[in-house]
Amino acid sequence: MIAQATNSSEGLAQKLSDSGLRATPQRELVYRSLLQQRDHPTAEEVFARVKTEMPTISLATVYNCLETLVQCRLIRQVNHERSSTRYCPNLRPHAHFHDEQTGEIHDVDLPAPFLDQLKSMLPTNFHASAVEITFLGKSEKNS
Amino acid sequence: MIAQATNSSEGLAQKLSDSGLRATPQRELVYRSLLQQRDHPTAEEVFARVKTEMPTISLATVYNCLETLVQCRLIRQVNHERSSTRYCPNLRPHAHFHDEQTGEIHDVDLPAPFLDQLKSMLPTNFHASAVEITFLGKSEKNS
DNA sequence: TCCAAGTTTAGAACAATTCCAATTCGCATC
DNA sequence: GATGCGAATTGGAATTGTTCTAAACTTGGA
Repeated sequence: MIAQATNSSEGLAQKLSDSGLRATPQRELVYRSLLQQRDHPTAEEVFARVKTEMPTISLATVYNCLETLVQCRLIRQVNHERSSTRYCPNLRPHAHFHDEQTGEIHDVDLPAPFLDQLKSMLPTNFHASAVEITFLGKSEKNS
Repeated sequence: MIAQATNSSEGLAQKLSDSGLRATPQRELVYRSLLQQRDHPTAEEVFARVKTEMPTISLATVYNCLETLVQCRLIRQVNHERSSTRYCPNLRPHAHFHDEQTGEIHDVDLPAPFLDQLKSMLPTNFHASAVEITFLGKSEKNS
């Protein structure tokens, strides 16, 4: 766990500087916040969370940091219909399950061969660089 | 062509009245416009198209009509990231291919067994009512 | 013919996000 | 350490796409 957190920070600084960007306290905090509570928060939710630790941070900065992290491929955006963009630090290939009752989003791992199969279904003149899969439905709480 | 248009209109009137709604000239026009040019237009684009035929129609009405048609399951919404919602009269199960260069959206038919296979990949406590699949990439113009 | 409910309309309001211009920060160099 | 410069942050204004509102209009049925 500690090792992982350390790796995360190093990974952050590394990936940022790869893009010629700085590892600022704000960027580190926003990133740590996402890793800590992996529940696909909106920018406003991230803002509320990080403000407890850094009360002077602004919403604009949270938007900036999130965009930067997305561009460095440290996190991903998750959109559904036209509601607020949510953010996800899970970089493995996975789908999202939207619980229509609770509004919660759950990650669903998908086997890589399956994704290849999916891409192979495209007509030959289409070349997909990415596939997004979203399930809608309800999930039972289980013990 | 004429027969098809007639069927469409009848289908429209029928499905609307099933929901206790009226087949107004505005709703018919918006629906016909979508069937005529099946290129996933935004509400603004639909507005521009129908205005040539009914100059007094308002943007709010176009939004209302589109929402009504979605609720009656005569058309579907297509969202991508946070850009404007687009509308699609194709009711068959299909995926969408977003061409990242042109911004165009293409329908991609998917075999039904495949969609079942996809749903069966979910953990047992998830029950999906729908799946959305979106490809991102580029498509070659072919002769 | 008249009424009530459904529908349309223009414009105001709204929410999420981006833009802007003015500080502030942090590293490199002296 | 001081200094300078580009990068980053900030608060507030602006923008975008959409929804809301209240008034006027339309329609089918008593």
